[in-house]
Amino acid sequence: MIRERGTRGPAVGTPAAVKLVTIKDVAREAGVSAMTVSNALNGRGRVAEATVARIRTVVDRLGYRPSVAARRLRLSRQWTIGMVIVDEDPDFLNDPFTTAQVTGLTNYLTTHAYSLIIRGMRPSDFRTTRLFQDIEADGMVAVLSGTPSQRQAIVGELAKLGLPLVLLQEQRQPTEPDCAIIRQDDGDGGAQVARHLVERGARRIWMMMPHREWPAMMARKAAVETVLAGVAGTEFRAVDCGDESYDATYAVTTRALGEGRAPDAIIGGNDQMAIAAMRAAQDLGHRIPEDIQIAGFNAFNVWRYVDPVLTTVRSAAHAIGKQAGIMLIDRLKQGRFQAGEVVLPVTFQPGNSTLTID
Amino acid sequence: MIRERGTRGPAVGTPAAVKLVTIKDVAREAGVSAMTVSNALNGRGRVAEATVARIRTVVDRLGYRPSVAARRLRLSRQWTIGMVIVDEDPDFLNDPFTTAQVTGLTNYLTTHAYSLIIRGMRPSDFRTTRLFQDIEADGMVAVLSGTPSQRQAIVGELAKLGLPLVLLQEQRQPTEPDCAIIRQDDGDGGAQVARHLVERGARRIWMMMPHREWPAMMARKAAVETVLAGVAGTEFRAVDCGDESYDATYAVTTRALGEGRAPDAIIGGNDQMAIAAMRAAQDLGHRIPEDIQIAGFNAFNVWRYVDPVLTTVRSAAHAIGKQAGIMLIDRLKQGRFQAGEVVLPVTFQPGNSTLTID
DNA sequence: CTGAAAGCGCTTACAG
DNA sequence: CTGAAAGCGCTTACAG
Repeated sequence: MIRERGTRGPAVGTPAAVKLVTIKDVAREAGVSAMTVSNALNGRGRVAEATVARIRTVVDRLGYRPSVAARRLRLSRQWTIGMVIVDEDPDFLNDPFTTAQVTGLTNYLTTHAYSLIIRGMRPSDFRTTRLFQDIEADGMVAVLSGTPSQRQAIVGELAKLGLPLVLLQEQRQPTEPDCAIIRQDDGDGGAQVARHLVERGARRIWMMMPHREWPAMMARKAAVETVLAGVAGTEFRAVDCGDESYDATYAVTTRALGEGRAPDAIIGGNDQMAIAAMRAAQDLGHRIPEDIQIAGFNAFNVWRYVDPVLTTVRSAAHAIGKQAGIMLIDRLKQGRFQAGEVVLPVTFQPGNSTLTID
Repeated sequence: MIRERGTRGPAVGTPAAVKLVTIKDVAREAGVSAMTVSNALNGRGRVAEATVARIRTVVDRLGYRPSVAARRLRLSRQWTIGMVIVDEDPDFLNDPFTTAQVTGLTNYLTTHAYSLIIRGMRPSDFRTTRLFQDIEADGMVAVLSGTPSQRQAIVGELAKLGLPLVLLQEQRQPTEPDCAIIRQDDGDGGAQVARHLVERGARRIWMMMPHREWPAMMARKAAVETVLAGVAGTEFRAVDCGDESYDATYAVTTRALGEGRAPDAIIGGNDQMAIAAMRAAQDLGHRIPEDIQIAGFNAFNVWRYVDPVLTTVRSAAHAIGKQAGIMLIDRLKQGRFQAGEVVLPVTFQPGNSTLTID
């Protein structure tokens, strides 16, 4: 039986309707049964070489493509991973860290015949579980944000799906069963930045922080503080920059610099905050790096556009996404995660916003 | 019958397996048949108020969620849109214009209970049709790139799917049936930039262009040339910047400025090229905007990080993505596209990289 | 090496 | 207002 494929409803007005070729059509043409076609195509069972060849010929001639929908129903496997990105910004892909993670994940999945379905949601939407319940997937990946209780609520909702779950850039080991986390070594990044600045003579160091400190931010700050605690005469100050936007950080930095003695160095919680602080300092007449050294975190495109080029830490965002794909597909095969936590390295990347030593 | 949902294969090692509740379970508990449950839940047919209420109670108690896979097979509708992004960069989301389009599309689709499946591919992959053939969707959206023949080949492969197709940022009316295009008014953007510069006294104008000019680029350039052609004493030069990267553009600009008299203004084919040109000019001692005015296109994050803040044209990328969702879902309902081409407006956004007039 | 039968979970005419 | 039957396209034991 030949019918149309697709959703054109009544074929009215649909010019080039593609015919749906099913496994039965192939079977008939090849003079075998449907299950032999299935076995031949999936390499299961023992099918004679000649039969396989004949079937392949028919498949090509008819342009047969197995119905993913039928297979999904039969096998109750989706070959699909769902990715939930929790972000206050409805333009949730407007963040290079996120997009690098998404690209790393989707590229890996595509190579392994899996699809990715992405869903953005706000932290406050956690009650609307339907936002991801209709993503019929084999496993989930989540990037969280929001208050600790909002994050916890979302993890709880995700866990209810009963699917393997991978959390990105979380710091603590998950308590949920069938859940793993992948993160980059933000602590190491923070430590390298701190040591770099100390070696270049910085003693009074500020760190521009978002009001709401998410795990990666806290790891960076903690590492900086630890390094400074081991060096005599250092002084650390965490500066609350509100919503961590460019404008807020610029304003807070301007105010802070106007209040008293300027620091030797300013660390931005991320590149954007570092750049905002740099521009604020420059606009007040401070020379970078002679008067104030500046460093950031993440090393996305932007860092090179500023003058001087920013000292920063190259993130592992793409690798994090890929690793999520690796672990999820492996988990699906093995029946359980082989590791509860994977930490990926970051790369320190010196620029001209900190002093040179030779 | 109660079974597990999902792909856990042998349930070995799977702690909290979620039970699969089917429409039959709900029917049994509610004391009706499966089709009455179906009718009640989908608001089809005439079901008694009381029956509907009873069914809803059971649905909630059992936590029943209809199987999307079964529904897809039965209805041969996927409630899924596929998006193919053709890009030389494997990190294909590493472009704010693209991500804004993706976000606009996925947000709209989610609101309308559709899922989006994204696939990145290189222009040279057009032969590997399997890259998107397994997407099983109701409609496709594509962002092209590559040589004209590569673009044409990809459109051809996409058309073979027999699905409604929306092309983003293409300039010419599609010849394929069941295909529409959505683009922003790059011509208007180019014209506004050109008029702005001319009003500010610029006569010798360069435009930094990628070696391979894609449709939007050509539209911008053509519009600039048209405006300049109408003003006496103007002089236009398109400068080939190779692969249009920051480094290439910087190098080409440096060389060009060293060869002879500098222009009054430089237009970047996009913001990145504009910024590279600006930095090159500044590094050669030219003052911006006093000696050379600079303008770009797209107005993504980056434009504000540079000093002086870039004059540019705010793009409609998010709106383009959303419009693709609107048109595709409408097409699916109506049986055909209501418009073959939709052009979205752009917004001129003056910065400090061009002169002020008061 | 190959096939008949059953069933994945849903919905659509069609009766009653 | 409600239900029995058929079927979407595939694959899995199980026979032969």
